[in-house]
Amino acid sequence: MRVQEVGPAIFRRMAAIPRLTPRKEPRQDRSRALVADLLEGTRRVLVSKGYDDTVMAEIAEVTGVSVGSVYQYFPSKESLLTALHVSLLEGDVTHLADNLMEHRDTDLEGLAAVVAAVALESFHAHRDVLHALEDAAHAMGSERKLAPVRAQGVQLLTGFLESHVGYRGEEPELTAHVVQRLMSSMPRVLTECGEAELAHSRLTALVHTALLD
Amino acid sequence: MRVQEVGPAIFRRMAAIPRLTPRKEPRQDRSRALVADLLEGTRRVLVSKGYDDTVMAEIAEVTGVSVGSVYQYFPSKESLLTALHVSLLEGDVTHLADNLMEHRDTDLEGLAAVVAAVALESFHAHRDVLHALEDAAHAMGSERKLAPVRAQGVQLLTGFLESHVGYRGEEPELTAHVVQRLMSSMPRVLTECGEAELAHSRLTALVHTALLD
Amino acid sequence: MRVQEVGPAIFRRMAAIPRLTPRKEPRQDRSRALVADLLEGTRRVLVSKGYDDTVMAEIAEVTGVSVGSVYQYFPSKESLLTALHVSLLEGDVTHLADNLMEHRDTDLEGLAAVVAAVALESFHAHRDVLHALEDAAHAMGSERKLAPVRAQGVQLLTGFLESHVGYRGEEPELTAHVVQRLMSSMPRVLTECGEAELAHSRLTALVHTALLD
Amino acid sequence: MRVQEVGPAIFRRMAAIPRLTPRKEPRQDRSRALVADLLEGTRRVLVSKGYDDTVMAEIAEVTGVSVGSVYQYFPSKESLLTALHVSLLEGDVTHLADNLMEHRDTDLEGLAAVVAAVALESFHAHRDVLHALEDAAHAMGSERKLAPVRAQGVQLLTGFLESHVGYRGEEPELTAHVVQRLMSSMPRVLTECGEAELAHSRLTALVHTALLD
DNA sequence: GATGAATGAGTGTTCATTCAT
DNA sequence: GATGAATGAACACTCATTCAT
Repeated sequence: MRVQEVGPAIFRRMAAIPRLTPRKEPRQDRSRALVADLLEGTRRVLVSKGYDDTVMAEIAEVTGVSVGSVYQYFPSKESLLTALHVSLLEGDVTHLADNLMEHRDTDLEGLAAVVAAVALESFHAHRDVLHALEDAAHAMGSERKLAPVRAQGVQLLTGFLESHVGYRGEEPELTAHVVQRLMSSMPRVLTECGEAELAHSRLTALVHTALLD
Repeated sequence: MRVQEVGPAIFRRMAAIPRLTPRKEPRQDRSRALVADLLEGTRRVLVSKGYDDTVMAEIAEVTGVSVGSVYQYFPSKESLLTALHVSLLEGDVTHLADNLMEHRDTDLEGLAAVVAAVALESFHAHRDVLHALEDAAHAMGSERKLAPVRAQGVQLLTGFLESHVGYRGEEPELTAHVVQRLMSSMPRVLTECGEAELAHSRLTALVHTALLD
Repeated sequence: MRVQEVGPAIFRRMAAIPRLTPRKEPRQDRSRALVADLLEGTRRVLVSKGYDDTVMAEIAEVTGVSVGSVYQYFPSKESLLTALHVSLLEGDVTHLADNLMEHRDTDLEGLAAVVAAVALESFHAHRDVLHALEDAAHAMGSERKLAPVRAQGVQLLTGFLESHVGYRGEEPELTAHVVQRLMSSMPRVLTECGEAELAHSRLTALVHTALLD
Repeated sequence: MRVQEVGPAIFRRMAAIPRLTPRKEPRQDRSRALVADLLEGTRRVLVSKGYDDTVMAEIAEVTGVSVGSVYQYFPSKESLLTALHVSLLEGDVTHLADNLMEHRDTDLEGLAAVVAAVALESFHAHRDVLHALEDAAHAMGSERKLAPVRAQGVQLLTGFLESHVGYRGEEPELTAHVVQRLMSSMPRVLTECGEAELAHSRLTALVHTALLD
């Protein structure tokens, strides 16, 4: 699956968040495309080599440009990796937002099912990259850049819960955090050790439990 | 908290699993101590510097030995990092085993509470190291070495569930995996975003849900 | 102070010397101006950043043109730097020539005073650039291009001395070299460590001594 | 001529000055030798390639060690270049000091002759290196490290003049600066354009003039 | 056994120069 | 003619690993 185009739908729906600032604002189509190609190239290298062996030269090579060009768009390796990470997380948040909107009238249990489904989809879309990217993020201490996107996801959920008729909890934000965490960490075990059906039902149960608090 | 002595109690209780093979079997006390010191030194460096900046020379220095000596006991950086990782995981498994034994007659809900407590304790004991070590593990692709220890934890839980009167599930192994995952990934969010009390009750709820399947 | 227009007055007075050959003979006014702008831009960058950090891209930027355009007029970084250097030295030689002409009838001591004054003026006009340019010249081994201009200055002085009634020396060329060197190297110390008055009188004394041999 | 051993005689005579701090104090003979070899290797590369093309890898190669070893003794390229520079300047200052001591009772003119001789000797000993090193120094902005050594030379001369019976000037420090400058900048022209005899007599004349003020 | 100096392949990054538009 | 995106060789510096002492 291709890395999503930069500048996702969610922007129209939520307050702006601080963006990664690539060296040069990709205004022309050419640039836009190259930035996207670069993210995609990065993804491929990351998946095939793992964080430690992800090397700028190879990213350039698989993307079909020169190292110099990479640095024209991203001032550092870190910024490139982080941009990819942000892009993926944003995609996931958008995906979640879309689905929540669509099921805004479902009861808590239905909601849990939706959330579980979204989580499993996101997981399948990114299985390997995100793993590698998380290493990268810690290793480079670039969490700071990711925090906003994560926070955005939490806000989304928090807001949703607060306005949801079925939700009776007193700490919607904590709940949002917990749900986010369930979404990001359970899919792997569930799909690696069980069938798809099972995975969904079990994850749903966990999310439901979380929503009840 | 100090890294535990190598060769934990759980060995006496469960089948042996393939060990990391340090270059030299530490038979003499001197060696045993040095290996332990090295793991402790590694832990400190890892915590203070993060994976990317963890350097053999510094590990040697804080441990008070020469680089050469490090390589006498661990054939590579990876093996050293992995040994520490294994050691910590083993400690956690042991801890879990001890507690399960002690509460072998509790009902499922009580069990969930115990499991949650153990998870939170383990988390507090290792907060920072494990984070860094997980990066390291991915970055170096050394999951292979860790799998056995993780499997051991799963086996422990699986066996326990199978013989537990309250457990009605049909897939004890999947459940064990899920519980293990809950134990390792939920404590961080829960303690960072809520108070200790809350963290325990919420984690208990999740584990309980997992055990019901 | 602005870099002087290319093609100084001295040309009318002395035999032509081999010139730097910019890729394109600047015939149209537009080009002439651009070349001058480029030299001025180079000067500014050189002064503010120093040789090592003087980068073609920045020169282009501060001049308000594209890198490509720079290369239209100067085939290489070296040629640009050298052109500036030559331009400054030519300016100095012209300045000296003008002043010598004007005081062609002064005695040796008066002459020394004139020379000292010219040297101090030149120094004040170029303090920082010339320093940086000299680094550049060595670092790039482009002395060859500068030699002619320097030689021109020496010739000027030599000729002047030969026809001067007060000069009794036997090696006018060596004297010319020495004087040139005094002019280029003494002002800095003299002005940095003493007052203007003092600087002039001391430099005059040295030049006078040189002229006596 | 070989680069001088580190730790010159002048230390015994003058107050300590801030030294370059190589990463590791060369205590053992092996280290001492290597540091010296490195300086010598640097000198050779610098002379044969010029500043811009002086590359760590080549310095290592001609010295017969690995790049890593270079960095064991000098934390950066700059520090290496500066160490060489300081070493040479110190040598020159020492040389001057020795000669002044020896001729402490000579009259001003004799003194000028001694100073001129020392300057010419130093020049012959270092002709090419120092040129390259001066570029380097500017380009890297490491004048700060050199200032002390230069200051030391000035102090030496200043003190000498103040206690010299023949000296009648009122600004011994300015004079010292001027003399130092004459020593460093005149030899090149004088020897390139005239014979040795002549060079010495002319330089003597200039220095004498300087001493009279 | 222990040491730590030596190694050198490997990395991120820069920048003079070119050339398609 | 002008532009500035693209190129890629080159470089300083790091660090896991070895091995002579």
